[in-house]
Amino acid sequence: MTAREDISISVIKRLPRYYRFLQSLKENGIVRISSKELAARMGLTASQIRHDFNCFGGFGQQGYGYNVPELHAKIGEILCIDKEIKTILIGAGNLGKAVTNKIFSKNSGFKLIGIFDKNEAICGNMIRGIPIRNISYLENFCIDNEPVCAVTCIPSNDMRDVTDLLVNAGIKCFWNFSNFDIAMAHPGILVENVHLTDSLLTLGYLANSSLDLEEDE
Amino acid sequence: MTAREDISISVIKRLPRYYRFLQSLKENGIVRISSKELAARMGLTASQIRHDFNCFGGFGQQGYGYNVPELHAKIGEILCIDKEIKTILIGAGNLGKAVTNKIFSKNSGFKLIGIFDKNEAICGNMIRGIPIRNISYLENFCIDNEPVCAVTCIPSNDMRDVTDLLVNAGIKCFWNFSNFDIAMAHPGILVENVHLTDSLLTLGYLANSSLDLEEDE
DNA sequence: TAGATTGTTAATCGATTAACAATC
DNA sequence: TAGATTGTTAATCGATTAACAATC
Repeated sequence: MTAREDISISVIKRLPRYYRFLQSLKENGIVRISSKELAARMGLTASQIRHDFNCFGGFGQQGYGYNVPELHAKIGEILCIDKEIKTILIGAGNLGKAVTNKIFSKNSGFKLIGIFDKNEAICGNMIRGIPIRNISYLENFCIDNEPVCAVTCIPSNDMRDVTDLLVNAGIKCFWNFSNFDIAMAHPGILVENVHLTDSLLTLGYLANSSLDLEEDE
Repeated sequence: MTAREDISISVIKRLPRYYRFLQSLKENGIVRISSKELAARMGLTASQIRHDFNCFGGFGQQGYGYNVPELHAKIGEILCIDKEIKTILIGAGNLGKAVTNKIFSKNSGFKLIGIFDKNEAICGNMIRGIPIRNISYLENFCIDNEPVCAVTCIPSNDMRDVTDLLVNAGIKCFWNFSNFDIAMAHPGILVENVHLTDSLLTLGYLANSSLDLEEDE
């Protein structure tokens, strides 16, 4: 496996989508695809697709194209979907529960081993076989079970204390659904943010722009 | 208001984060900030901040910097946070419920007017004062109420029929949580995607890369 | 072999950063 | 006025696209 750090983040962010598309092609029994054909289906350029795939080595065959099941498997391998990174969830509200399903889905690359919430009323409840524990057990749980990744679905106000504790307890990466800026507070820690509010505001801006435009015409 | 279509999407995607930061500065009673100071707090360059703000006009004052409450208000205005785009939610599972809270939050720019689900067992239940309706009422509801935006929190398999119906019924934009490619199926319709699975897979890739690296050292 | 399509380098495009004159 | 900081243009950097030789 060659050095990965020189692959640009924009390429990496496209990998999951390639993976999904190839999966659906595979499920439809399509065995062979050219970059041109795939580009048309995905709304990309053939050039970009070839460029992207080549970051990881020559998966194709001149004059033929790409073998779908093979390429699908390779990208899955690159994404490490078979790994089971030990993961804990902080916050078992609606969002936490929704996110649990994503972590549990086959080949996510992660394995949920613990769920925590500060609301005593729901502690003891089971989500997919895992009990919700009171947040006060979080530190000891980490010492005993050494989770690597934390998924944070709690209000931003609670985030500073929780992330301090988690980083101290050895957590290496976060899937962060709060607006608290973990990367700023803990340089060197890997963070993937999902900012739902930002996404909605962006849509609002674009919607109002395009609706204004329509009226003008 | 000048033409908006020439502002790059990367600038637009940064606006909500600016808005959030300025809000917290404002709440902390900070009245004045320079691009340099804001850059340090946000992990950006001062140059980029000035460049970004200038897309929308001169908000600052030479020798002084930016007035926080004023800038906050301007960006809110640009984002149209006071608009109430009529919005419906399709799919009232955990994700749908979580997302409802985001739409309801003050100044989201959207107003939720209807919730639909195909699961008859939960129809009639209220979420924040709005009843869950059976999906079979969707078409008539759209005719009567003319929603502009749809939030889709349903499985990809159900998406084709639902989006066909919605686009037909006059929906202009989507906040899409499924993996169905609305933009590909309905060219010209505005779509903001939130691909949770893709986000998790990206984190998995990056986590495995950086963990490998650590072992090597 | 001829046709098709990749792998890969070079050209283009766009976004970020640097620099500095304008000015508060 | 002098110091500070913006607004704005030019330079740099990186990502996307185009082109084509290699080759199946």
